[in-house]
Amino acid sequence: MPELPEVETVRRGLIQILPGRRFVDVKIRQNRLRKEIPASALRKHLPGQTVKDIRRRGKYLLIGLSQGGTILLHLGMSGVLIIDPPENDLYQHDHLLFIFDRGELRFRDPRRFGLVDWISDGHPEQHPLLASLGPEPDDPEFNLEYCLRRAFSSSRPIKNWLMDGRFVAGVGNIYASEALFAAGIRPDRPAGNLTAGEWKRLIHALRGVLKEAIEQGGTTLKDRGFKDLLGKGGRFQHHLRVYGRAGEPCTACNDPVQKVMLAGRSTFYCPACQK
DNA sequence: ATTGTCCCCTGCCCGC
DNA sequence: TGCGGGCAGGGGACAA
Repeated sequence: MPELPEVETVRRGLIQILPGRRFVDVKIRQNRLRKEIPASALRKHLPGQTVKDIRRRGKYLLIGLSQGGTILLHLGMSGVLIIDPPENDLYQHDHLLFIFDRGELRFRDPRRFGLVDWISDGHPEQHPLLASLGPEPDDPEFNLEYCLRRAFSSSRPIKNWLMDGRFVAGVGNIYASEALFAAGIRPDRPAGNLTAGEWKRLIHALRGVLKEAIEQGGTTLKDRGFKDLLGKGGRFQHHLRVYGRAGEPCTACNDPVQKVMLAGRSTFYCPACQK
């Protein structure tokens, strides 16, 4: 569900609320997510600590603690964080509850593709799940030279390349389609065949799409889709140009938007506008 | 080394 | 109304 803009939306919410709060308890109702929640480590290290900072790396959230250690969170497909929910509002898929001296942060994830981990040392970037992540899309390191080098001679469709976190972090199914539309590049083009000019357009388009999506608070496709900390949906679904719009007229040329499957994922594009 | 397939899990929507 | 199949915004393990 959540890609970079949605996770960033959550991060910006957390940074307004969590710093200074003190953990007093951790309640785990279901510890089998993508990876088992390290219950004993969280119970051992969290109580008494306060939240120092909240960072994002790709689709991962990192909650840094005052006396060392970091909570690593990934929302998977269906995960949401909820701040200070009403006490009588506990749901079946509320798996993890961080209890603070005032209030509570809750992790809800029906599909359990999410992940919670504990990083004890001061180098969270070396965590196995983060170490192989590519640069952030807005990192200067993610530039023309980098893309040409990492995609050299690759026959993978460019959309699959964009969604591979080892090349660039945080791009998922929605924003890959949207960025390729904005760049005018067909999603099934082999990544190794893009020209320098096309890469420049793509890098620029990706950054632009992500920036606008963050400004709009992310994408909420359905009522049950992404929600921020306070349970509010995003607004970028009203700005989507191709995603989910199969058969509808292209906003640029009126030709019908096409849907194809790439690597098992729905992919949307305009055959007239994207070459 | 790169690339595709399968799988984890629940819920919803569609067609029969 | 019930049921099976397919699909859902992620990503890791594995095999070819």
